[in-house]
Amino acid sequence: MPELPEVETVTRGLIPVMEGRVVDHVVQRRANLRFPFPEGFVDRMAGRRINQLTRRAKYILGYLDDGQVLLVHLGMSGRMTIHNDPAVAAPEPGKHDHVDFVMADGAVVRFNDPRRFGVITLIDGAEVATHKMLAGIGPEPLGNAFNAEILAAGIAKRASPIKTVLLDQKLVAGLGNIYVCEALFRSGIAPDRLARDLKPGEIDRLYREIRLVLEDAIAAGGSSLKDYRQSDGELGYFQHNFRVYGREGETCIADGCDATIERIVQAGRSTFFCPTCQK
DNA sequence: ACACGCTCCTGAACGC
DNA sequence: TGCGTTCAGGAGCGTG
Repeated sequence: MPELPEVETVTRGLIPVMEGRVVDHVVQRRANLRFPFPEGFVDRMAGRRINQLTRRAKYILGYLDDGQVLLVHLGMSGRMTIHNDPAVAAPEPGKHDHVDFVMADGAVVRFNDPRRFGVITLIDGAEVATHKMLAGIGPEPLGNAFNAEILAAGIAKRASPIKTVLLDQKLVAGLGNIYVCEALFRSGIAPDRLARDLKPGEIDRLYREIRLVLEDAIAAGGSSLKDYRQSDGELGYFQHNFRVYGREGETCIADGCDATIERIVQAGRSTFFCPTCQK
């Protein structure tokens, strides 16, 4: 489940292969993912140089040399693999290998997405701030525009559980179900507390733990990146050790806490938490 | 402006 | 062994 740290890791892994390099051609194997591919996608990509590859929220943005911007969202199950060993041809495409970016130097970047919640599209460079998928997205949680005051203002009138509110990309960009659960555990805040009821000290703690959990995950992802200039590999999925996520029924890892991690459903999503550590 | 539920999709896990 | 059911979830969208 790619959230901000996974998308950041994928982007960093793609940079050596794609940034500053030319796309010879694109192989598109179906008409749509979550949405149809843009009109003329294959033709519009052919021969384009990717000047810059960056991440915004959970999107990967490739700024092309003709002013277009390639926008990629991995959705739930989207993956990128790199095949750039000159001695080894890329494997035969599988059922869910929907797009290949074949670079001018022969490297192949393959997009695979079984559930097809992903998005690949092209937008105009001038639209980056206003395109419907990017407009309204909140500040980057690791950037200077995000701080405890912004978080406090964003949740001050929200009458929903803090767990649900933190999933709102308009409040802060890039958090998903996993890191919201982790950030709340690290902050000692119960997930069903109404957002507007959090006290300033709790908001400050939450702000800091959001940053820390994401930074930890990015560090783990970065250390998992191999040297893909020489070997094939899949990007962005690395060994995590979550403190509460997916640990229903297991003992809380906090020192001196022997409570059992619980799972509840909020807004249709699983929430994992420690009933003792989170108040 | 905000809250909430529905929807897309398929593989994995589970129950009988 | 096999079949059916349930679950996972990002985010746009419609509705209240």
